[in-house]
Amino acid sequence: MSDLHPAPLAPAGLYQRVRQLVADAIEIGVHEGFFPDAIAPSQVPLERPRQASHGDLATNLAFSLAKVAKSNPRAVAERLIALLKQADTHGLLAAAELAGPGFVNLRLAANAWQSAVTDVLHTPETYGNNRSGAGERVLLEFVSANPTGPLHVGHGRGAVLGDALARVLRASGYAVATEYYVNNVGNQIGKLGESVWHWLRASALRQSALATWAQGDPVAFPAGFPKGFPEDGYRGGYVAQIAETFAVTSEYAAAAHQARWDDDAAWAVAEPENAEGRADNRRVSIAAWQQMLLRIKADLALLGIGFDRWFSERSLHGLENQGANAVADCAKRLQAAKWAYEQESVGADEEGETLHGRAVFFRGTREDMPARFLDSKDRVILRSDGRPTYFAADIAYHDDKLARGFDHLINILGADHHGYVPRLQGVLQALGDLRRQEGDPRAARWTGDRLEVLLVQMVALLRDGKPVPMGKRSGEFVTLRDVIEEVTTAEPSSGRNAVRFLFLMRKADAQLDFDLEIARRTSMDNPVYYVQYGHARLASVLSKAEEAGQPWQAHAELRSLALDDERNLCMILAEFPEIVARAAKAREPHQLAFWLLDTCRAFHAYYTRGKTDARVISDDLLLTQARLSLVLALKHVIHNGLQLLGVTAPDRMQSLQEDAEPTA
RNA sequence: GUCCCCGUAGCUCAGAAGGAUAGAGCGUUCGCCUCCUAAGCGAAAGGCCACAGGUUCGAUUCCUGUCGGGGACGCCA
Repeated sequence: MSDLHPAPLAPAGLYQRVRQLVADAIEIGVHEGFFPDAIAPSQVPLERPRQASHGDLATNLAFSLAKVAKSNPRAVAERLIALLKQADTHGLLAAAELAGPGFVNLRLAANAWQSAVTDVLHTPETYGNNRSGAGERVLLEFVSANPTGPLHVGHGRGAVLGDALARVLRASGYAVATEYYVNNVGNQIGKLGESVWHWLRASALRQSALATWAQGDPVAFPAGFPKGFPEDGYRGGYVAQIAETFAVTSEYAAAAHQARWDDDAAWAVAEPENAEGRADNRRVSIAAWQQMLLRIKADLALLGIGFDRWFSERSLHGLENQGANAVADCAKRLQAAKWAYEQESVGADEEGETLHGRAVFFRGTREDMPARFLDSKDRVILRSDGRPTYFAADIAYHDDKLARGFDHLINILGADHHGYVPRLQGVLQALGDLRRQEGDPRAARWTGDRLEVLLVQMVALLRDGKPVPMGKRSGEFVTLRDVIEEVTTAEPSSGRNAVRFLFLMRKADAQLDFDLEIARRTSMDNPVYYVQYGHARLASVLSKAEEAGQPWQAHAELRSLALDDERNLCMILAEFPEIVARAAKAREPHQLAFWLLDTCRAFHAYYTRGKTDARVISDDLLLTQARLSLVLALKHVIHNGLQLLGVTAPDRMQSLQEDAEPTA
């Protein structure tokens, strides 16, 4: 999972065979002078017609070809049909028909559509994988929540999207690395340290507060705060919890003896490794965010999400392992390349006091900046007292990404950051130019488009259709862990499955309603159960066949598959790699979720209709084997699809009885 | 004020690169288990794809504007 290599490939599927045929036909047409240019198979548009009478597949290629061939679409389509028959040496097609204003409807030969089953069963684990990503090296950064508090629901949505996208991209032949940027530097980290420090010193109050809190909400703290606790400190109960874990070790207990938090000089003496005594670099602050990060990792693990790398912002500031200060360095390089400048300015320091002096600005408004990346004003990267802004570190971080040689960067951000997107792309534009000036040979065509940002909209939590009361910003005060735990039923993985699937039922830029009541329901209201049930039902048919003494056997004859339903299901199997590739290209794993629902619907319909006159298991041994092959192929495809979403595919639905009861 | 996203069935939402008669679930109405999981299936009803222009053989899809809803605009991170 952590390696950059794309997933292994399945051999070419049915769609690719048909595309090749069309491309071959065009090529014959080129030789005969009908068409000016050949066309790559991957460029052949293929779609499944909505109506069965329009065949198995259709192409609208004649419309685009009509222009270059200087003819009308119908004439081109007729020519194409003749060429297809000529090129079809393998007998893929049963018929090719002209339809409407220029569509070519293709009806596949029976052994052609049946071959979709063989395709799946030949490489069941990798079926669906495709090479549409062409090995592009992608860095996918997501979540990157500050380690100053627990993950909330909105973070969870970004996490699920990012993880599913990574899976879908890898299946499509992209080389993906996933990364979480840990903001472990700055005022907020100092505030976290200060908050913990206050709790650390007030042990009696802490003990009683924690006892009160034990029954309550970990985010909203019910009891009083220690004397001197900062107005803008972190007020959640988890802060007192962290202090409690530190209180037992002498190292952090020692911090409690410091008289004043704002006496930097005294801290510098007490902790010599932090020569400036800065608040975010004190031992208690560092231990605090590290503790918080452990909790974040544990929360993500509940969803089965991990990262290839946890990128530390401290490392950029040269605060780890005597490393270089990349932030300062990057600011200098930008100034040298005229992408930043120093200017007199007025600002505010940490306490909000007015600050005069010369600050360094990033020139996001430079005249050669393309309009789509142009910022409305230049932004400060180094404050007049020399402290870098968050923006400065982000610039250095993205320069580091470029230095590591990724072809493409994808960041998943909360939609509230959308104003930040052009600015960041402007940074990439500038960094590309900077690296060209520095003679980096890879930088020849690096522009702001190298960075792609996916914005994730808010999650609105509902309970039985009614909004869950929350703070001013929805989602912010309900933790991800709370939601997962509330939604978990008797089956341990049910919380993870429900959260993941339901979060992937909407595209990222649409607001999502998440109903806690529905998420733990075991009915059709809950799509994750519908799809899992489809998989379990397929598994059940296979085990029933074994019990009946007719276990599935490899290399079964498929000729007896003849029903319209069976033809449709085979075409669905063939479509799967297309859907994976499409979801990857569009960065929309939700397409896969909808496709799985449609696929299960088609299977349930087949199954139910078959109950009377087309059962899978029958006295006809040949037919039984053919249908079992189809069933097994469907099971693999649903399994693979669920796996790409990070949802488990059970062979049997657990705790059917308990969960079927309405919850009180 | 500037900018971004969204307006599709009563509700919640799909509709890739413009294509054929507009799709699903929920809800409503009516049906389907002697038999592989009824946690299922079938059918009916339900639509000026917000509105007005434009681009072309063709627009729910692309462009412009109007109206309506949501959001962002710090020497914060």
